[in-house]
Amino acid sequence: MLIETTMEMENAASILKLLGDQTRLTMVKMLESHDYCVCEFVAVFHASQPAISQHLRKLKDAGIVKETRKGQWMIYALNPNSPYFTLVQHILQHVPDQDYRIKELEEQGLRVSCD
Amino acid sequence: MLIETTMEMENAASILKLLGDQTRLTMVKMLESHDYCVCEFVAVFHASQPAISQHLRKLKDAGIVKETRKGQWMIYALNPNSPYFTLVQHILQHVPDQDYRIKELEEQGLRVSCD
DNA sequence: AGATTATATAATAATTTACTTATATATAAT
DNA sequence: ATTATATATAAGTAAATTATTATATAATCT
Repeated sequence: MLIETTMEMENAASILKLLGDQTRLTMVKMLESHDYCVCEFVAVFHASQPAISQHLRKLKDAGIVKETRKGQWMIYALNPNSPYFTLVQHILQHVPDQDYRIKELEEQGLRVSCD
Repeated sequence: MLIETTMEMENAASILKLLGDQTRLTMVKMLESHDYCVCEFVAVFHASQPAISQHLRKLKDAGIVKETRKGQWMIYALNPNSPYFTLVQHILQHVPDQDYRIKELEEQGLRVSCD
């Protein structure tokens, strides 16, 4: 309900709000290392598939991630062409590494062969 | 309702969520230049005093800002001792300068003499 | 073609958020 | 002391958010 702020400020705030969610922030941090399909996120977060899909949709709508179909799978990746890419990168510097999650998946044999 | 994230991740996400609000993000950007009292924020944002107070409370609870009483006024400042200070600084680099707001206040004679 | 797998979307419910209005507290001024 | 000013807090409400369940779509496999 706020009027007295610039357009750019609005955009910056909306990016921060998007990343101000544990699930989405973790996803984006994971995508810093490499790409993932939806079902891998579902396995990592023990979350429902629609919940994951909806988070990815928001990230995609904001242009932070991009999607590519690969057979049955949708592969998500960071979008380096986003005007907020460097902001995202700076933020991720302060976020704990999530590579252990993938190792867990692989050890449990839950890593799908979508790549 | 998410389990599978680290504690640090939770903290990082909550800081981003806090800054993911136009009013609070603008406040914090303003505080990068210098300190302000509550009534100046009220004048800048054309918002109600309780609304401003509540935003400042959240920033204070998160340790991002600190307050000092100066007579009748409460002066708010960035807290350089916050463990998230450098994160906040990095984020603010991507946020448009807000110094024009103060100039507006001064020109309109609305700048209170709380400092 | 029919069944299976991966994903998206729609509708809905629960929770959270950010206001509002009303009131309390604390300092300053008369 | 009383009044005024600055700020905080409490209670209530409307809007936004995030999950769930059910269903649709799209590619693959038999």
